Amino acid sequence: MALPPGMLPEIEPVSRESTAAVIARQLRDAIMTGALPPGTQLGETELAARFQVSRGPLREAMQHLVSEGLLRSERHRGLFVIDLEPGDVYDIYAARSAIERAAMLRAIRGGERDRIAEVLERTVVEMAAAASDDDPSALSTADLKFHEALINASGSKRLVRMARTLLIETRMCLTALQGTYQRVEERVDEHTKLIHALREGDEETALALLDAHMEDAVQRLAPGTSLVDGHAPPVP
Amino acid sequence: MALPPGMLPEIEPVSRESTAAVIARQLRDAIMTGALPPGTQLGETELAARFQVSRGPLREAMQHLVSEGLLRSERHRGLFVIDLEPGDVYDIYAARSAIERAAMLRAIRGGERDRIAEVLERTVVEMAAAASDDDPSALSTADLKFHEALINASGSKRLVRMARTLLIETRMCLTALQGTYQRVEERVDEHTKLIHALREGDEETALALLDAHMEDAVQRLAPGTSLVDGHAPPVP
DNA sequence: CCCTCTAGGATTGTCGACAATTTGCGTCCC
DNA sequence: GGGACGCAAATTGTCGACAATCCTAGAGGG
Repeated sequence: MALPPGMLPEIEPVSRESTAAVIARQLRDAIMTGALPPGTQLGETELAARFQVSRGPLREAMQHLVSEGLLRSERHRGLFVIDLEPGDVYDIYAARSAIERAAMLRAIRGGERDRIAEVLERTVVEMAAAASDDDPSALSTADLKFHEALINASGSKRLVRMARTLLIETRMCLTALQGTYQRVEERVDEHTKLIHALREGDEETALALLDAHMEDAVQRLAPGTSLVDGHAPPVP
Repeated sequence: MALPPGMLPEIEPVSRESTAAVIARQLRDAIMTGALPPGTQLGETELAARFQVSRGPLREAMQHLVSEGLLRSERHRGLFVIDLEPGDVYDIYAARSAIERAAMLRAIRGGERDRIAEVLERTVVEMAAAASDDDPSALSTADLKFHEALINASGSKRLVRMARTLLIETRMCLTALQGTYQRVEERVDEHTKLIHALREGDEETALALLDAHMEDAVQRLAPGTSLVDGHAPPVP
């Protein structure tokens, strides 16, 4: 009775995702790419009409995004896309630094360095392709895919969960400040070096590269702040 | 017309919190303390009756808890309290280690070490009181308050957000495995040493103490696993 | 001319009922 | 007696309507 394994890979019910999850994902993408700029007010009624669903599932999706920190809810006022201040850029990268550092350590110590390195290299190929196409948006997407893959490779459910929002916020930063990019070759190269250090199992170098990677980004996106000397902007 | 500042501290609208938030907090506490043991199924209808609200706000609260990772939702089946496996204990402490390491660094480098140390010392006093009362539950609560305070002191919105769930899960671990405690004096002492290193601005010692603190807990709660050598249990 | 109060509109918060789906049990056939 | 089929109960998913609350614009008074 049992089918031979591998014949029908991933046969799943027609609609495995809940409606709220679908809506949440669409809104997430819209926020991430800048289609919904920071500060935008999202009316429940209007969105419900646009998605052709009732306000129930839509509210659920919104609540989800609020708890993720992508939307800010003001009681009886409405829901707004969060706007990132300079302090937030610092905060995002400080948090990312903490998460990815841990992920890198677990990736190195997990004993599957080669497999992980291969997965990461695939995303770097994507980055290079986007770079040669001169497509900044695709480049950023591939960049984040690298970091997402790194965190996934750590095998930690909780690191993955915590990083999801951070990466979306990072994408918002990159979208908002599009134009402060470094040279694309340099950007690709930094990731290549990270992979090399990981493959070699060189913890010290890998962590140092990761810190430098974050520090670079912070100084570019929020000039005047720094992760290493604790020169954080005052909390607004 | 303006009242002198400081006369009416924190005068807030009568109902500042949304109904869903109140419900979510109550459920969180119940899960945290073990009143709702892992694996328990939570029926929406039943809970709605217990809280005397409709299913709308209740569902919102549930969704919130699901996205926090405290509940697991099976479509058309129901909501269940997550149950922690040995691998989760490891995962929780690995994630906490990452978060609290970053928080400690920011606390040290933030330039308010004395003020922060004072706040932390207050929680250690609570711990000592609970210890002398021989109240394990209060001791755990105070213990977590210490770590919560440390993370709050970092001033990072995102570290605070990410840590919230982790600390609740930690409390679940402690509740589930009540009895594997170390000597209470030792437990209090470890925190005191942490404060000392923080006040002195000694990053290296502080981080080493923090790592040891986490490592101790992991080896006690999930024997056979270790944070430092990457000996993680296979993902279930 | 400015401040205050009031009425209107709009939005969110809440509720009860209906529909879709799953699970478990009983029945029927082999 | 064992297995498969079908039905029914229970649960979640979804919907539309009502109520509470808040912002805004306008009129009135000082």
